[in-house]
Amino acid sequence: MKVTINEIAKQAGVSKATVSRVLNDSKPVKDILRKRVLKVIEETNFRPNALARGLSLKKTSVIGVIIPDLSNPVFSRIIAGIESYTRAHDYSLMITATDFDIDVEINHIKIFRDKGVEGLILLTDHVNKALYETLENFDKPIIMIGSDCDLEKIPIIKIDNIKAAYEATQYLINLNHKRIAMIRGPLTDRFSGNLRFEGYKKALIENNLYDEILVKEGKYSFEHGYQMMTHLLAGSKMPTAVFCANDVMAVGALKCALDNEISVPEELSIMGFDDVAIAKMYNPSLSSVHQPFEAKGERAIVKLIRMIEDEENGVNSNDLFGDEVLEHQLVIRQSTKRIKS
Amino acid sequence: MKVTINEIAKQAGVSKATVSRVLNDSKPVKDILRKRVLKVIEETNFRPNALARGLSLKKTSVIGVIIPDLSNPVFSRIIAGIESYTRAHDYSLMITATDFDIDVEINHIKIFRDKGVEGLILLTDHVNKALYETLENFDKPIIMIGSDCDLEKIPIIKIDNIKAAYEATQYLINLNHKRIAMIRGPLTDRFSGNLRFEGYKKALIENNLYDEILVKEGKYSFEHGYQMMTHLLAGSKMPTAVFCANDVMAVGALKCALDNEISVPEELSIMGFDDVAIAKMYNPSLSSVHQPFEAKGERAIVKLIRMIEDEENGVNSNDLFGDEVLEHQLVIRQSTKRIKS
DNA sequence: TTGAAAGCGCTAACAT
DNA sequence: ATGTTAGCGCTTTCAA
Repeated sequence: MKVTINEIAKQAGVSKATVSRVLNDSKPVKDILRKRVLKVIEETNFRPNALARGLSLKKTSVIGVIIPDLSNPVFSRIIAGIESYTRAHDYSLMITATDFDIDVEINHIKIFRDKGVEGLILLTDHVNKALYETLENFDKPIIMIGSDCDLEKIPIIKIDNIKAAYEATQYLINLNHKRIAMIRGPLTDRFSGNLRFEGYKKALIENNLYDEILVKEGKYSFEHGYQMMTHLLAGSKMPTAVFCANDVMAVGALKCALDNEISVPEELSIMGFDDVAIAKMYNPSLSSVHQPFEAKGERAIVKLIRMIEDEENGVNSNDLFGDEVLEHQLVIRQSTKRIKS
Repeated sequence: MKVTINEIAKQAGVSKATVSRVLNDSKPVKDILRKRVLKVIEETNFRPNALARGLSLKKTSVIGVIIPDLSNPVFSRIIAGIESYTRAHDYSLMITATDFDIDVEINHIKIFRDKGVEGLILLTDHVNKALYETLENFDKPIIMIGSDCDLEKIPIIKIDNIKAAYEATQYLINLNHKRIAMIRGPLTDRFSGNLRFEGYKKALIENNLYDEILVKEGKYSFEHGYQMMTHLLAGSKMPTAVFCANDVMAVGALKCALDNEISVPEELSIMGFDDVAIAKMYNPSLSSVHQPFEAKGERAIVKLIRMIEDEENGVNSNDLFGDEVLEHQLVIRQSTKRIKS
């Protein structure tokens, strides 16, 4: 059977209170006793039961993360950013994926609370009333990454998608492109999906170049990118540049162009978004908008842990509230090119 | 303050035992009382504290996963496979990454046990004595994915790396290639790294084609693939085909070849391993060895949960021990081609 | 400086 | 069918 603090106490000939004290350095303990206790602990390989400790202390050192999809690097890299900092600070991570199902999300937020997580990091593509309420009733710190939520108490970590898309589009305009298509994300993606489109549209409208016919919508996949590019090629207006809402779509579009013997970037410029690994590896390598995935995760967890510890210490962490906007960056590679005006 | 079972009992005018009974359907409860209890629970949004429950029951419904790197799809897709099944079966996942650091691994296995995980899934690239001991002393079910460990009680989920590499190489041989290079993984990768090389070597030796000079070693990265391909190109013996230990390296090699105006597959065939997303997206698309990442995760968790529940029910699960070898599959795409003999 | 005892929130044996 | 009570393993008053 597992050895408990009682066993240690007995073997060391002290009370379990004393054992607890040496375990946590919470109160002075005479050196002789401490040594004795430590020795028994050593010998028995005793480690305190974290559940019991958590129950007593109301502190589990566990943080919950809710994320749409673990197999997508766009998310898993954020988790990686969260994880390394978490680990370094002696917390553990409980992770659940949701497949973008908001009910799963709500359900697991509750489960996490039941299990005593001390804070929550939430990635979601949309917030409905039920989720809103769940979050409101969650009595521990929460941080959201990527998407918005009108709750004062929830800081958001994000990038400026509108600005980033605007800059990417402007960059294409500066390259003399006049017919700039966009393969945008699904309308159901209420955050990045819409914002990136908005930035694109804004830049084009400012330059009197916007044409709805050049906008295609699809899911964030290689296949959809490919397919939307097919539509674009079959359309009445052939673009000279295509801005895609993410890199995977962009690569789909690129492959489609190549398959149709359209050379990139000579005849067609293609720009992605995210700067995931494939962007620099592709041939031609893909111009994109770099966003700091790992940093997003790390900023979120840094903030969260501070909120947790501030709360423990009874200090207020008002300075932590409010959104945090991380920097994006245009990365120019081989897939985009200046054309003659 | 959080509402507890005592509060519910008081408000419903019953004992907390009764509340516990309706909560768990563990014993018959008169309908009137049950209704009353349920009503109070409903009104108060009461949810039982999982920590307390776990402490009493010795059951947390948490499973621990230890993995080298969360941002690498090769691993995160395995996790995704684990996660969805876990979630569907009302367990939660505690996940830690290790950056291949075996001390981190050992440390977190202990932490997981402290926190009451009921089982462990471990992905590691190598097992040393200390880890071996830690595993041996871990008194809950463990499954390993990918790598071996000579502990009877730990089932392994894997693919047959040797056979897969052998087949891939044999396929290239069948395409009339005589000078087949390999860009292999690091020597420190004692499992897949060595096994894939072994399969390659075996096929070549059987055909009297093996030449050490055509073997390069590198880390599993795009950059290393690129660099090793450079070495190959500068070498005294130009290969007509290159087998790479993973897709990312293969893409590095491919890009290198392309950058050097060597056309693939016309002048050079390239074959990867893993069949990650990039393989089908690349241009030319990459022939590879498909391995079922998600299935690996799922098989592991299915087995683990059965072990956990068998143990709970006191039934023995001997039939679960022993390794499980999942099927790989050659996927032929554009990057490999038959040449004249 | 130490120990005894209460309590964290729950379950389960035991008693009725 | 229900309530009482004793744990689960720990921390922390409270007394000594």
